[in-house]
Amino acid sequence: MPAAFSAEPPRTSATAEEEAYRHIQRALRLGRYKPGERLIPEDIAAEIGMSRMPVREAFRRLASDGLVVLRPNRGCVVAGLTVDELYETFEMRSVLEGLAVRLAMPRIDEDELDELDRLLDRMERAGKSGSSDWVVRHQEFHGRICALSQRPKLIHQISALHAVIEPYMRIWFDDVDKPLSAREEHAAVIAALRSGDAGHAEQMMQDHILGTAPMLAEFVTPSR
Amino acid sequence: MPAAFSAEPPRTSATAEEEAYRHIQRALRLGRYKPGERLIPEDIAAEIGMSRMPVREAFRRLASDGLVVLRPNRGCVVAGLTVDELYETFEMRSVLEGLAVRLAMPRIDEDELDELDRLLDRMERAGKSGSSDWVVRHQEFHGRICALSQRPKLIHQISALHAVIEPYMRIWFDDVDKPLSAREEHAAVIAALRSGDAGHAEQMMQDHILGTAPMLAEFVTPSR
DNA sequence: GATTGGATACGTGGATACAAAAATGTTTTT
DNA sequence: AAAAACATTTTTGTATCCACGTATCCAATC
Repeated sequence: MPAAFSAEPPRTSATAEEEAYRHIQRALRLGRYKPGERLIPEDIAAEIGMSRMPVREAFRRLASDGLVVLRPNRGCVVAGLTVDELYETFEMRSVLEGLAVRLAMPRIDEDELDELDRLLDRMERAGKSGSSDWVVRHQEFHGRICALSQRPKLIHQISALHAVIEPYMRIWFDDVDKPLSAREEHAAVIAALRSGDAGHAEQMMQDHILGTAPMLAEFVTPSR
Repeated sequence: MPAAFSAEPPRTSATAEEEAYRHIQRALRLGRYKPGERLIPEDIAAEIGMSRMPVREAFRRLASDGLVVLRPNRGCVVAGLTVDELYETFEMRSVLEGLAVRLAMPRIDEDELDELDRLLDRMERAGKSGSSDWVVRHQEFHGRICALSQRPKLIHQISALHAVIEPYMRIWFDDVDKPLSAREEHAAVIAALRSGDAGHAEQMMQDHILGTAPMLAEFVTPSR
């Protein structure tokens, strides 16, 4: 999970399984493994310096998150998204983040709006230095709003959806010349928040998210 | 997952882990274990006739589903819901099932509406014979509508949320003298579907689900 | 030459064994 | 007598080992 979505329960001690989970998830988010590629437990275990067992258990959780597919006796492969699945993920994001915005509204004051403006600036500046920074800042922006909803499970779900689409966000951002429209889109969301109308803000967030999907859809490999 | 939500990929071969997962999930849904109760891997393993290992892996998935809590070196305990978490779960259900209804709308015809009427009748009849049947029929009703959305991941998520609240639905249904209002509630949803207005149907579904939460909230043990 | 059958090698799943950590009960000390 | 420290027991986490299922490769046959 990204720092932006800090919904995870505070882990007291780091077990090997936890380390494997974080390691693999991070690699997947960065697009180090391509969709369809097989993940060999032994290799990853050797990489982190542990046995296969904790890695296998990490696979289960990653499969629950939808990041890998686990077929009996056939190992673990990176879960690519079809175009349909990408749209579906954005549909779910739209209603869940819409809900988050609506619930966050009572807690949004002038200070918070200023902070969001600052995050928007950081996002734009990061956009000039590459996809990695921009994607992180972008999640930070969405994460900040979601956090205000004060709904741990909701935040967790949204975070999981972001993890699934992150690789595609990176590809998209690297390929297209840096989207300046992104600033306007997010500025519009802030404006809606400033209006104080929860229903309107929810609608704006939904529109923003659903509007992003078609841009990414082009970069989904039509394989599978 | 209940038969009503058949979003799971058809399992070809049944691994031990899969069997353990289904076994424990079923037990949790039926309320066989109380919230806070510890799940002993060895006991469950012996019960199904396998070693601790597959059970441990099943625990990981159940934790991802939010059905149990897994703390390092402290084992696996059944995840009870606080009142806040119960409301949060219903909030998420409301927007996700609302989305499902909206997306299902184009595929709802007269035959489908008749089928839903039939399911409503079965639900009411089942209500006279105990909570077990009613809860199953109730999920069947919601599952039927969700299935029409033809969104596998969405269906899966909704199904997971149902699994979390199922124990509370049973307690509520057993305690309160059988809620006749439930029929009217669901009939209203069907009526909204009949109207053909996707937005209206979505709103009705949201209202229906959010309206249910306060009734269950009374039966959440204030512990934790 | 293509397709099917079988043998072999590989990888996954599960069980047992071992190590580390936490919980419990007992003893000792203040 | 109460509290703290220690030892014991229980339980969890990890590693190694074995068996079975799957894939691959080669040969035989059509």
